[in-house]
Amino acid sequence: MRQYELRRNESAPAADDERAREVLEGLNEAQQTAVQATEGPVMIIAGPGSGKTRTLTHRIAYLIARGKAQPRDVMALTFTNKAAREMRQRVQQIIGSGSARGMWMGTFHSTFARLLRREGKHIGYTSDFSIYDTDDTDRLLRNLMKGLNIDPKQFKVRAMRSLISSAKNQLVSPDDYQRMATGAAQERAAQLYGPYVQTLRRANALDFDDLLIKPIELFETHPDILEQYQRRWRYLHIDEYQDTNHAQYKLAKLLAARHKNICVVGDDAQSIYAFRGADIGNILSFQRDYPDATVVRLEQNYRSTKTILQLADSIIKQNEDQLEKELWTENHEGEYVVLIEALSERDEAKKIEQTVRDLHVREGYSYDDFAILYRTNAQSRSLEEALRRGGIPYRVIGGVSFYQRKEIKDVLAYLRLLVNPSDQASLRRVINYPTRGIGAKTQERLFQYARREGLSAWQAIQQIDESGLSTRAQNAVERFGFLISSHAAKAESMPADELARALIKETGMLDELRNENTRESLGRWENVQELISAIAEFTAQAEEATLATFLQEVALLTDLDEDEGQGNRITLMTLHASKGLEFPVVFVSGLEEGLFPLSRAAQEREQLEEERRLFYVGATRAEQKLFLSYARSRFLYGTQESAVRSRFLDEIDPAVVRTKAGGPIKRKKNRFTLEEGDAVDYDDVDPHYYRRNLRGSHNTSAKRTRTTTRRAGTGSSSGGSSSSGRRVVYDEGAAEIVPGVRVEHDHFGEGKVQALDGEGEQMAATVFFQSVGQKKLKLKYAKLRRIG
DNA sequence: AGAATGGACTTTTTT
DNA sequence: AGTCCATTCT
Repeated sequence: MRQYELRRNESAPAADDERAREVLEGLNEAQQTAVQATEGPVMIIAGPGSGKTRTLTHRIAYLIARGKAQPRDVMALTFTNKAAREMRQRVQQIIGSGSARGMWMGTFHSTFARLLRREGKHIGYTSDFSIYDTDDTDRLLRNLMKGLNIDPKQFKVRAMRSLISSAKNQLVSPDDYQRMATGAAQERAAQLYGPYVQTLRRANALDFDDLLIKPIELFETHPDILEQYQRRWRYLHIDEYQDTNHAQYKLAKLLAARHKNICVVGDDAQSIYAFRGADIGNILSFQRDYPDATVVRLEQNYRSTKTILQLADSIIKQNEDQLEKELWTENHEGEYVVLIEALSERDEAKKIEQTVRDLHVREGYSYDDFAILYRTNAQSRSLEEALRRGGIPYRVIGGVSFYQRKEIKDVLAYLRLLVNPSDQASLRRVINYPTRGIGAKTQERLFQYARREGLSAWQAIQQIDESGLSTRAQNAVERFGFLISSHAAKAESMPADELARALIKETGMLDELRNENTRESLGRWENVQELISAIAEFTAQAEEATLATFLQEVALLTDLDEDEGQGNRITLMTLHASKGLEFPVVFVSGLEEGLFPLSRAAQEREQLEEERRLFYVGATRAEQKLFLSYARSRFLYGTQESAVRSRFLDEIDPAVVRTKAGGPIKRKKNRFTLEEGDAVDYDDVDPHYYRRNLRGSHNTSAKRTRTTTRRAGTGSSSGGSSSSGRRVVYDEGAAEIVPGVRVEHDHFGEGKVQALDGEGEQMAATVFFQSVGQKKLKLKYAKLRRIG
């Protein structure tokens, strides 16, 4: 491909019509329209697999080829680093490597972090600011809650965080929020919001929301800076526009206000992030904001078979809220979508594993052609077990990513403290790790002293001799202060990776990990080494190769962005993580009521519709084969729950689905009547049934005495009753668990019930197992089956 | 200060 | 069932 060179200072680069024609080649009519609409606002409504990234890429290439823009005039915002990376690569492929230089292409968060590195000083941030992830903010909030006497049992930290986060995204200030907060939870959040913001500010730290909000603040208070960027980015592109939240919407609007060359791409049917503030209204109201917008629909699908598309269409048709779209494809009819029915989640995993193996062996699919999708991360476990047993290589996306691991976060905290000594969260994290004699008491006194004197924690450490702490504590704190400051002093003269290595070495962390000498600790030791090489690599090739930049970028990485893990493996991930990806063979697992859709989401229409869109997203990841699966019972949240198959299975078009055996799937006329084989939860049946059988045993206090007394092996028939007035029945036909009976447990095998105590949910059995001896097990959790 | 034990609680999805 | 937290024990 010909190199397309541009001179930087040329204000009107030469047009290259031949090149522009090339860029349009191979695009369909709708895509060409979108690419050629170079002036004014453009909205591309794109179905799944319609080549929207391709269209966006070609549009950028076209702008440059036609001389409308230089690379540096172009900005493209995506939602994942991966998407940005791919787009950059493709642009380079088309217009020549190197010519994408100067183009701002990245996620919202990383892009505006970069902007704040440059301009943050105008609103009081140095470029060394720390970025706090949810882990950091949760710790911070927990501390604040302790100070304000908010009971973390009553008000969950994550709930507080998410309330504050949505207030921030809506651009509601702490004062305003205080005024508009209603209900106990919101009032607590309002109490926390102000101190939370102050703490971050004092720490020269930003959370994820700040990365979007602070630029807005900057632009609103400094119109000259806004104008500078408005002039610079004459062409603004936003991918996945349906997932923008209010702050992102506002940023886009501010930046596009001058030139109005804003091009957004989205699919309302794939909006699945409302829970984190994404506002589907942003795409629905684009035309109201920009009445002269060119609207293009990309309705041809290049990814999936006709059958898969038909199924997807039957899913999404159930939703009320949607823009009209008619998807079609020239692809083959393809095979039926297959429904896999399983008895338990283990069985489901096994059947999926067998299917994978079968397709691999018999039809020659390679392992990386497969993806298994699920609603919650917890579901990966049974799948992993089955795959491991079957010897199938896999990778899990969305578990604990490299940069989330404790040892890595510890090292990162040290480094953050080096570049940003005000970073209190990091200081708290490492001040006594590894232990160096600065215990909880000393820390408390230190922070108290700081507060009393109006010092930052770091300043307090510098002036520790006036703190009134014991000499021993003072010495320990002083040593810590010296450790940090002596390395900080070397930051200028030493390459970042060497600095990191030296610091880590001196902390003794590595020795501690090595001395522990377990498999895990050695693994952690290796992780730390790997982190150091990552720093070295970064400093060697990044544009802004400072340690601070490294730390900021690392905070915004997700493990979806990590290396594609060389090797041929199948991929396991949540439905959310699968967005934007495609695979020849896809499994959507766990299609059960309460799980998918989640029970909490099934209550409200809007949430249910989001779950349905999630199903739509999952189904449309598949190119050739799609499998849907559910289990009749599932071990979830600690208990074995019986499950009813998802309503989604009753909504889909049965004409394109077959069971594993090849038969048609049966739709239920009425999902609330039980059919043969449906598992029954006894609590859902006639509540009076048990009561009737319990006549005559209403003396509650007497019963309590009986049930709490150990009565090994008496075998009394009243042993299974509890003071709630209900007999507890745990399994169909297996009758009650009473002292004296023999039982079987999944892990411990056979045993004999010695005694029962507790009541209701708390009821526990003392069981003597042949294998492990005596155990006390809560009946609610341990699934005991009566045998013999 | 750190280990050990016992109890409560848990599970949406994520930049 | 596992994890995290708090309290108690050494």
